[in-house]
Amino acid sequence: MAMAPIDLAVFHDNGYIRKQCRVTNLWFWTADHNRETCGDTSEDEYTFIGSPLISGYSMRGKALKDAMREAFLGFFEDREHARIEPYPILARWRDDIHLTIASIADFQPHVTSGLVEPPANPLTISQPCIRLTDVDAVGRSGRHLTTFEMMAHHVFNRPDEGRMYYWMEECVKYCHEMFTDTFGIDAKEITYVENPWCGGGNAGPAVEVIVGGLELATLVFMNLEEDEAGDVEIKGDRYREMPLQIIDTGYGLERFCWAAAGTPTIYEAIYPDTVSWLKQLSGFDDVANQWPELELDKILGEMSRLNGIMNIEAGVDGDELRAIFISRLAERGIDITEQQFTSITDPLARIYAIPDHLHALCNMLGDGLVPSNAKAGYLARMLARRTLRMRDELGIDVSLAELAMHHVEVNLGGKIMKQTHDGIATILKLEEAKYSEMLRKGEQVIKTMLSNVDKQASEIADELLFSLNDSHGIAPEMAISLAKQAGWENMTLRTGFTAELAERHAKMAKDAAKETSKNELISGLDNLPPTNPLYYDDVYQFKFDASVLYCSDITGDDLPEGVTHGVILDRTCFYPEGGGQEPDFGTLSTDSVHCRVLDTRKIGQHIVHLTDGALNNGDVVHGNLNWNRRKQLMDHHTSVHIVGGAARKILGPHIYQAGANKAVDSARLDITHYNRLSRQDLDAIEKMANEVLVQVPKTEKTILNRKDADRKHGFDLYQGGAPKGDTIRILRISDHDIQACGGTHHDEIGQIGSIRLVRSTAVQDGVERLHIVAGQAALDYARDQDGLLRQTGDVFGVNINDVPRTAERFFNEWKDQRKRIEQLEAEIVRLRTSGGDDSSFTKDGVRIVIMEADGGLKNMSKMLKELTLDDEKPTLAILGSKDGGGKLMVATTENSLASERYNSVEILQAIISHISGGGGGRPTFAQGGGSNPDGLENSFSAAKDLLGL
RNA sequence: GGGCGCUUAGCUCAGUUGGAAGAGCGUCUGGUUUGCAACCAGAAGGCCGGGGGUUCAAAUCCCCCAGUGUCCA
Repeated sequence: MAMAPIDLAVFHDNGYIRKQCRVTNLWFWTADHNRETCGDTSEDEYTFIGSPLISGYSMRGKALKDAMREAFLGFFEDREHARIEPYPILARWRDDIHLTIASIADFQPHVTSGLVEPPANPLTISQPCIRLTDVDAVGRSGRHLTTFEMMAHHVFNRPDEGRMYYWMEECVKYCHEMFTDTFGIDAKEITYVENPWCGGGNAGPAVEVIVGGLELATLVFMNLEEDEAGDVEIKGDRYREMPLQIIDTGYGLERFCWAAAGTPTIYEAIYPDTVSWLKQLSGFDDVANQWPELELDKILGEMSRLNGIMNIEAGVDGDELRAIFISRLAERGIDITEQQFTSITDPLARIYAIPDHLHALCNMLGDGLVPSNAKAGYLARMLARRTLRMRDELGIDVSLAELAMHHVEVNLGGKIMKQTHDGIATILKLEEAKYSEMLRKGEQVIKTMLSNVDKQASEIADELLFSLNDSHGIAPEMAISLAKQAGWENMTLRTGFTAELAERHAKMAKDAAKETSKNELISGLDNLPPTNPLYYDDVYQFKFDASVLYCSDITGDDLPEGVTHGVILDRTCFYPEGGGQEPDFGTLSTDSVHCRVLDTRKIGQHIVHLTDGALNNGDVVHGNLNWNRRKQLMDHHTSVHIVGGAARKILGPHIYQAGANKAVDSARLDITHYNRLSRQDLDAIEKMANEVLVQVPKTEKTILNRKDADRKHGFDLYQGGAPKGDTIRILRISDHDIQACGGTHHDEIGQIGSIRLVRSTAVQDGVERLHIVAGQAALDYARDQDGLLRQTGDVFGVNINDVPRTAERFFNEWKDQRKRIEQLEAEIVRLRTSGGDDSSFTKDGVRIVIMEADGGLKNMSKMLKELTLDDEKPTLAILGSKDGGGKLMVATTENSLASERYNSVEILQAIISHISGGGGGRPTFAQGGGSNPDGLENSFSAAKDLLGL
């Protein structure tokens, strides 16, 4: 069964009829009975450019967005939808995406799966989103944005529980009423296109709402989930109905604004101030005024209409596109030369893209993101670098930080989420410095790469351009421009290269997308009741009695030495590995059996004890934790929370946990920060952490459901990662740190004793790893350090206070003496080579030295230098050594009688056989070695014979 | 998470086919000048990131590790 046609009373009541699109073959509803296309095709031009579809909104920019948003939210509030505050732009409640890409992303995965109740039902929201997939088209297409607000009304129906709020009929009715009544759009301009939606394992009927050729909204009715035995087929996959039926709508706020403004591009509607500021800074008007005969607004308007139907895709070749544009513009009576077209559209595309990129960047940084060379932080760096590149291409001399501060004031009304204005400015200054450094290095790399390429060359080899881009961050266009600056003036970029680069990246990404499935240690536990974790009731309990529910022998690669069985009990004090906290060890015993627990893991709702022996189902066992281990793990885990809180207070609101590990010896906490930490930073954090130990007597542990936890504490709660269930355990250390955490923590943090920050290391750019020791581990650490110092003092024979000074003195003396030894060695060489013994001969004006030396090739080459570098004394030198199997070196004084007459390589090869070796080199300098040092004398004799001595 | 690159003098970087460790800047000494990053002559300064391997011979080729950068997810 395919999806049924969407046939609603609201269509009939408003005079709509159902037709099939001549171009796309999709079915659509229209009030214009002569219409043959659905509205979103290559034949449907925008109708609102220069004549707004929505009237009554004369403001622009932020004011326009605010008014439009308010109109939308107000409409749905009046119709019993609860208004929900937007979620952060960084999707920290999810581990599958970095950024919030749609309003429904706020409620995935647990609300949409039915596990967690939505914050309200039905609800309305305007959710800022970032999508970077079309980043290349931003500025060029007239309508693409990386950052936008998705306005929405969402409904989560549960028909099987009798909770059915509304479905298609009411949804489309609300939508139509809003468009026609609230915004006064002529019904004939609106088409509803049936186009089923599917994605991420779900699907359902959907309607695209096209107004004036522009898709303003999508209404999705998600009521299907993927199932091989399902009875509905969409795009090749089978689906079945699901208990939760969701209305997922998306209305593009910026597109509403554009339709109300009727400006040539969407950017002028939402970022008018920045656009005109950048035009002024870049001197754009001077460019445009060169050709007074060109009507700029008309050209831009026509281009936008063309863009709307031409569907620019990433990687499309620029030259080809330009040719199409120029010919299509000519058809519309606009004559423009290639040069005019380029000089106008290139800078404009950048002027348009910059505010968009700044908007995304400010939102991301505002949410506390730190730029990095990996993961989510890279997305911010990419946007920052694109912005800087476009700024430089426009020749604008304003720092990125200033551009961002201007943007925050003008387009965000001075409001950002978490980060301070100073914080953003600091981060962006660092980003700009790193960008400049990259450019400087890139310039150097290009010069080296091209060093043996002719200055008249016109193309850089493809492989070099790929390498410049992928390894050095220099985009092809930039590489060309840098090459020109460096003296290769004829360089041009081969047509189509950028598209090939994108294609190559796409292929690489595809090849890399291979998933590895891991097999579970134990499966088929569904019928077993979940284990009752006693460690949450009392973290200090270390003895308990329990019944064995399951025991089986297990095998695997990652099991600790000695593990033979997996045991599941009805309840346990053993904490399984999780949240970076290592598992508990201990014993399980009955009257007759005694097993060691060597590891503890969680599989679903069950805690599995990995033991070195078998227990019987139904046995009552006595469990005993290794308490020292548990205490130390708790010391470390609670300390990690305390240190994280201290770091946030001292370094700023962008400090976020990027990973953590709590072992017995030490703990690690990875935090996001834009700079390397100094010892002073670490000392300050350490000091505050220890003050907290004294000041906060007790921690608070609470359990909240997901909905309440989000509302009460916000998303900073999920430092440890995306929460998995509806129930959230919260650890609160006064107002110092509040986090969702499933680990075991002290009730009284004073029991930890002390916390030391040992050092920090860089995990990646923007992520700093803090090495922490606490409790007994802190004492052990201090003792070890003392020991090292004492041992060092003993070696020097001095008091430990004198160790640094003494070490410095010894080091300097060692260096001086090493230098002295070298000088003496050189002196010995000079003495040995100054002649006078029977190793030196003279033949026809050339001195010939044949001599045995000590040491290896290094020492011998020094002697050879002494012998052959003096132009006054043309010399042939043959040195041999019995070192390491025998070595031979032959050299002549360059550009002299000696080098004319003798070939070092030939001599070497004639005599090397006596030490059973081989070698080579240049005619004036040859070296070789062998495996028979005793043959050295024979080599020398052979040399004398050869030379006729 | 995956691909690619880099690590050589205090700093910025060259180093071709594996065969004698280089330049510029800076430092020091001397001269010349005292007018801005001035000029001339000379010198010092190197475990070529660490560890294995191949080879008679490794900065150079191979493997592992560390640090760092970059592109893509």
